[in-house]
Amino acid sequence: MAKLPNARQTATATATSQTLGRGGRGQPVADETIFARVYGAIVERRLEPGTKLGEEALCETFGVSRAQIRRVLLNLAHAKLVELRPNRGAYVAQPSVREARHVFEARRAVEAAVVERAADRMTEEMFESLAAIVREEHKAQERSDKQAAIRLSGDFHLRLAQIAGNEVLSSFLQELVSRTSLIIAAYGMTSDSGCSHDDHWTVARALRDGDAAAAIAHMNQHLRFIEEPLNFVTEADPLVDLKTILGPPAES
Amino acid sequence: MAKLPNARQTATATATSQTLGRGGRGQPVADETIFARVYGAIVERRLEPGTKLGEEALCETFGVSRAQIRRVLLNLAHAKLVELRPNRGAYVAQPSVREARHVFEARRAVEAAVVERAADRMTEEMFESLAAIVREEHKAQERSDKQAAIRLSGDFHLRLAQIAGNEVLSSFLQELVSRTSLIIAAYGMTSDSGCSHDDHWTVARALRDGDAAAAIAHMNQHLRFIEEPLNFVTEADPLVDLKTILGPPAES
DNA sequence: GAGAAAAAGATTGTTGACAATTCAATGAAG
DNA sequence: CTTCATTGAATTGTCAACAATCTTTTTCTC
Repeated sequence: MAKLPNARQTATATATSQTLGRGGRGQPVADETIFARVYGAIVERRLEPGTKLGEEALCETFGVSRAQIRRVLLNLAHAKLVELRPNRGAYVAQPSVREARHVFEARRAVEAAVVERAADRMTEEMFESLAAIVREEHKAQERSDKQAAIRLSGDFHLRLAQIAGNEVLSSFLQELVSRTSLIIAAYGMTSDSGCSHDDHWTVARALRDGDAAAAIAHMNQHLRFIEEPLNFVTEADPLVDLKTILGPPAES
Repeated sequence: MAKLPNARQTATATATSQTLGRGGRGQPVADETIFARVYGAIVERRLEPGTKLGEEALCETFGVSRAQIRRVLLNLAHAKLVELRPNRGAYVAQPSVREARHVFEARRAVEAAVVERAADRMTEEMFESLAAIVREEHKAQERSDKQAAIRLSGDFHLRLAQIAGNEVLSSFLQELVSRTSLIIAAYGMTSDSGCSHDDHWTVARALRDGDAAAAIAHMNQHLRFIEEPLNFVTEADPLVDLKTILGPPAES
């Protein structure tokens, strides 16, 4: 576009390129593909909350037009992973403490409903698919592959929702799981990655044994164990412009 | 745009204009305004499921550009009130029976969580605001103002969520309430409008008395009373193209 | 030198024209 | 008369240039 891209542009473009990888130029890239790439990068915490997602940079990264990038950013904003500030661009969302608490509270409610329904429909086959995920998760943790561990941990919860057999609850949970990951990125200590696979085992076993009440209780505790260690005092840098807080520069 | 709009265009444009009203040309119309108008028209069942929402027609109706309409339609699709068929346009969604059942099941779970939390935080003042809505709803029903009754019934549930004080649960419930209205439009008999205000009174009273368990039970029954009379056998005209069901016209 | 106004640069938002796809009507063949 | 290909109109999807807005740098004054 610009014949001589200046320093800033190039910097931003390569920064996101490093995290997102380059998009194939050969065939047209679908919206879903771009969405998935950025979504994954945020959920796996390769993109820090507050990072600016410039349109031009994303265009170059994926080799597509601005219109397409714009649509994807709107979708990501719906998923609450990206914040759109009018005339200022798109940023990886920075959930507030209040928002984080609400997400966890809602998640406990939704997960409880999911577990209850999953208990009814659980078959040997389904349990096996769950167990496979937990085993993979364990392996990923052992080799310190944090990104795989995060992904598989999410997969566990989403598989549970799939077993529960309600697509609406599934979509709610998907939103909550990804937002949880963003919250951990914002408020988590660097050490803990979120879910421990042990908790997942405990829940899965209770479900296999048909003990719905125990499974719900374990899931609840699991979620509290994730929320508890978060550092909600630090309130990730506000980065809000003072104007919106203090109002316009006095006009009477 | 076209110098001589043909019969079809004008027909569609005026059809939606009658339901949506004309947009003010004087000042720029915000996305949210257009969204709210179409959203309201669908939720209040003035737009039938399956109705085509042509871009040109909407542009003329609200006096805005196609890009803006496109954005609003994307938002409505996220709210699951509009279905976007690639290269074919936007239609008021026609929820399947399966989807309808999932919505009701999810709604029972979310409403239970909402009521439980609302019970804890209920104050005299909050109860009064709830009661005011129920009274308004009653009046609307008495004067057979179906659209107002639908709106106020939704307001009751949404106010409950607001009292519960969790914005995430609120947004989930908002989606579920609007989708419920669409489901009733698709499968409801013409007679019943959905919520009876009596059920709302029962729930509100239990909450005022601090009896969370009773409130949840009443809410559950309320929702079942809405779901039960729906005619899930009729499966609102499929309108799916046979190609997607039968596969491409044989290719070996 | 500090602070404020002004200009330049860069980024987002919008518009209108063009391309691609779908849908309906017409006509030909079985 | 039905079925299938063809053609044309209408609608959606895409793109690139233009306008508006914000950010940064420069310049001017005190």
